[in-house]
Amino acid sequence: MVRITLPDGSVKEFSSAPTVGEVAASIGAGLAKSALGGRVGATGANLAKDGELVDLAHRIEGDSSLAIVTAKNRDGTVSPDALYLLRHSCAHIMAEAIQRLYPGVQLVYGPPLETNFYYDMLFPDGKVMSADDFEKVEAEMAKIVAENRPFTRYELPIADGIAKLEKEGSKFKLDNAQRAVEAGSKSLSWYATGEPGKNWEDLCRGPHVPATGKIGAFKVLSLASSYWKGDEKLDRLTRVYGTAFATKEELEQHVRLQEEARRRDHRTLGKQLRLFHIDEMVGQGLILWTPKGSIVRNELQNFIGAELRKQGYHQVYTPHIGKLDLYKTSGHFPYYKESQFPAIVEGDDLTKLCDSGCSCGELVARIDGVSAQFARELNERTGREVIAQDRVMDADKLINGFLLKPMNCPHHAKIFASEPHSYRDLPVRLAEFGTVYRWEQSGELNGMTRVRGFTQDDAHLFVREDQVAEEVLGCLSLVKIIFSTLGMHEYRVRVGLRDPDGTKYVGDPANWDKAEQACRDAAKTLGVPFSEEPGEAAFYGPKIDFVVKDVIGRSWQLGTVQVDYNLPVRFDLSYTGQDNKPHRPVMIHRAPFGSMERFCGVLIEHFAGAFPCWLNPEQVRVLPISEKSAAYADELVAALKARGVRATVDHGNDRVQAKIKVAAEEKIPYMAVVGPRDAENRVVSVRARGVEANLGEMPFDAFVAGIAAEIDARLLSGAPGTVQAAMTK
RNA sequence: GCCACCGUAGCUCAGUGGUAGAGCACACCCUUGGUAAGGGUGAGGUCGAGGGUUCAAUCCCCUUCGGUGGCUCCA
Repeated sequence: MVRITLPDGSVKEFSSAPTVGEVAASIGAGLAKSALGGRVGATGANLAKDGELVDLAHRIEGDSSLAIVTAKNRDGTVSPDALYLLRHSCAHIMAEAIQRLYPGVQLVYGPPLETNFYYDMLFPDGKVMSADDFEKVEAEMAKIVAENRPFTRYELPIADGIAKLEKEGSKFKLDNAQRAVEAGSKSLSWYATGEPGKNWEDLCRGPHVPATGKIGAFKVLSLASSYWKGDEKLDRLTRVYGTAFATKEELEQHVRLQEEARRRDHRTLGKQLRLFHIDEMVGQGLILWTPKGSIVRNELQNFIGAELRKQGYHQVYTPHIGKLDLYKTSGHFPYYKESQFPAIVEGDDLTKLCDSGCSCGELVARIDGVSAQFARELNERTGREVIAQDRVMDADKLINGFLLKPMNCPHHAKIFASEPHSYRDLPVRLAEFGTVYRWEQSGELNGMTRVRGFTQDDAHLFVREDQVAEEVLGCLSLVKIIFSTLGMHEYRVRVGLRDPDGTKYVGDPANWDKAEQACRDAAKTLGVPFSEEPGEAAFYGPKIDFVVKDVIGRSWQLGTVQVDYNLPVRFDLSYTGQDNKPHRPVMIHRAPFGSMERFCGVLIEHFAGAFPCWLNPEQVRVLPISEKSAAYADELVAALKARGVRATVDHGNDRVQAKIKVAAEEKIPYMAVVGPRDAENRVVSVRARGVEANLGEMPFDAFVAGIAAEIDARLLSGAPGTVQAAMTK
């Protein structure tokens, strides 16, 4: 007797172990037809969620819970499990189609993803696939779907399975199998698309939909390249992306959403709205902020600057370069050389060296090198060999130079060190919109979100051990103010902690415990879910990161708060304690936006270019009906400007309809249409962005005051208190 | 950095082995029009750059720069 518990709590009894499909059939013919798979779990388990996703043909050997997976859940929502099954199965179908069209193609790995799937494959020498072939592949796939062949699972003992794969000669599949064995698999499973031994098959853990005909809609999307196991020394593979849905409508909607996402892409909007420019001649990854983009950035800086003053920060400025010794002390040079612009070395030094026949290798060594005294002092101070002996050389051989700063902390540390501090003075909070330069790989550059020169809204807090928790909390509250003012709620928080058995960390373990707890506690105050990630801490301290997704689903780290026990030692920072003895401060690095560039890029997508009034480059556009109302329009703009509102008037020769269209395209939050009637009654006719209708008339002075108030309060568009809200009540 | 694809007017994009086109934007003229495009005229391009093949290259080939999508990488 096998007892199956269904999601509604009812129990079905079977005399012998039923398959998922048989259970479905026992419930109803309709369900049997639409069933794609099931989730099984032990009796009492939280059904559906915790169970294991299995084939329809899976036999349930003992008492168990079972949720039948169909394309749509009972509440009409699309089932992620169903999409997983569909996409995994479709990956097989695509692989079969491609192997038919391109004999000799070797398969590697083909998993389903959140919105699509891919299959990595190795094309034989000289053969390639191009986007032009997608139609051909789709046609071949359509045939396989039309044949409605069943996905048939069979298993082999490990030894037999490995022997089979060895005979077939695919090192990729053999490797997959070996890894499955290492991970604890007791046998190896194959899925034939049809009949084993007769039809196409693939080594696969499953599960799959019952038959190819269940794939309602699919599309081959794109090609990319990848490396086997992500290692560029191994085989270069072709990755073919596709997606599948239960119905054509869902696929079409997905395609529409993708198009919408592309329209929201900050690179597209940035060009359309003239927010920033990247110029070939200036360089890759170097952002030119246009007048409009600069307004957005400047407003953000003013906003955060005001918050910083409230929290007791001091504004500082530091130069864009520093001597190599500074970064040799901080440890950034030469260890992070790969991601730094090359050192700036004086021309005379280089000429002399070249004349003396100095090799490139030697040149590099002399730039990287330090004096014996430098090495001894730093190694003693840190208690570790942070400077290896092979970097030590005679002082007269060293070449000094400068580095474009990759971070601001060394400069700030030197400001702190420039005067003595009492324990009473701490915390010292130094803030700077500091521009840093990093040599990112060219393939990694992306609009404003990954660049080579960027400005961090950086600050370094020099605090006593007992102040770490409170200051971390203060940093987080700043982040919270920023995110809530901007209506950004879709972010993830990562708390990076020590690896439990790691030895690479500097600082006292007891202090680490306290700092980690401080980070956890602070993260809790944000009221959003956060993940603790052991091993993700920097070697110098725990950290809290904020991660958001862009419109095409890529994750970007924005703000960060990091506790640092390392730099204070390296720079020998100290303060005088109550005991009149020197004590080591702790540094907290924090950048709530992360970088102005990345943050603005993400913000453009967050608002789809429709910034709230306070941030928008242009806040009000006045549209005179005709030249007859030009003077009244000018008067309105002058009144708005007097209140600090960014307003312009469209004196163009167009009809008001055309002016509205242009202003709407520029995503200006408010339009004030003025004609003879308005002038006579001292009113303006108001339109708000995103609202089709004319909102009606508002007295001249009330409009000016209302807009100014909305801006001062930094309200989100349409929020209570805005002019728009007042007029749509 | 690696692989694939792409690069034509300010923007979005057509097109061709015989040195180029549209729409929008821009300028000028007509129009003075009450809520998402009035009409006309005109200006604007070494077809990313360099080299090669060819009688002839924007088009074919090579190199290079830049972009996009992935991979790898982000102290």
